[in-house]
Amino acid sequence: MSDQSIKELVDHYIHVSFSVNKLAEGMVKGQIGLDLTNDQHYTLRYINKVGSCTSSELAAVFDVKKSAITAIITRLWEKGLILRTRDENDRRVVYLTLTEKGNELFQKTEERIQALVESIITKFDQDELVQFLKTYDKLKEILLERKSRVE
Amino acid sequence: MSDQSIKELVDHYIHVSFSVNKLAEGMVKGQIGLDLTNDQHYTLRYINKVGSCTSSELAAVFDVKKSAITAIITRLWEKGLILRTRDENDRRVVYLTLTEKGNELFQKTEERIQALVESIITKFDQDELVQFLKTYDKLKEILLERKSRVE
DNA sequence: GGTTAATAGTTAAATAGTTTAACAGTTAAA
DNA sequence: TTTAACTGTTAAACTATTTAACTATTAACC
Repeated sequence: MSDQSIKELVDHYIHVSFSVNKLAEGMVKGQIGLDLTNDQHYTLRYINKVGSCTSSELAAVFDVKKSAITAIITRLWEKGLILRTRDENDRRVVYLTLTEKGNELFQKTEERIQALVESIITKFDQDELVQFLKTYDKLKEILLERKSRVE
Repeated sequence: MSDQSIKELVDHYIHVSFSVNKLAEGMVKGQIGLDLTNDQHYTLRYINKVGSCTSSELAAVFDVKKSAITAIITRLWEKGLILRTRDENDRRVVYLTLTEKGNELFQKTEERIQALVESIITKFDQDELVQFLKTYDKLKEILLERKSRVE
């Protein structure tokens, strides 16, 4: 690969990932904007997926400080969407779970997002899509590996 | 494609794009965090690319309201990185350009980001990378088309 | 066992980014 | 020439973020 073509590929990647990000964020917001912010939705998504987690875990997954998570969680808690439960064995730890209301709201917004993403990705051949996700996964692994090496 | 496999692909896409986003944002921040925020860097990047643009144009590209752009531009202007020049023919319009200082700062951070992205994408075969970007471009076009249709 | 370390989470202050709504100045249209 | 549309800004309100200090709790070590 010549230096020239590498620079072009780098520029290309930076440009397209930026554009797709902005467009996707706007799209998600359009689906959930009335009840939740995007970050709040992603938080509910994660807790829904794992069932129960801690603030420290969320901070690691979202790559932000714990105090940022406290702020998001407090807002969701004020809306009655999240439960905070102290661990009786280690009283430093607080487990986060969805309330009934939180689960319902997540499922409702999730349906819309699933439908939206589905309407988009079904415009690709399955082969193309599978290959795309494979490379995307590989990229994720490389970034994860790099992060663990740097920090 | 069965419904089941579609749902799996949708979940897969949502998950991997979220993770890569968070990791990439953190990485970019690590490179530029001292002088600029990520959004400020992306703003300088865009102006550098097109040479000169307006707030309305930036608002469209970033998919936010014009007042959000005013805030970002004002911060960059206060740092002496951006010039605001009124159009003499249409005095509503303000052209945004980089100052010498803005250009220097962008080039400096850009070098680091280019090196970073290069170190990552050169871990892929050129063929795989080209195919990935091709699909990514297609995704961008689909999102753009959808956006123009919805709004 | 008692002191010291580390850990989990919160709080407070400061900053960035965002939206909505109202506005000024300017240009286009009727 | 009046009215409508457009460009950018301001102000208020809110969300998200970081840093630094703090509380409460648990683990480590001598």
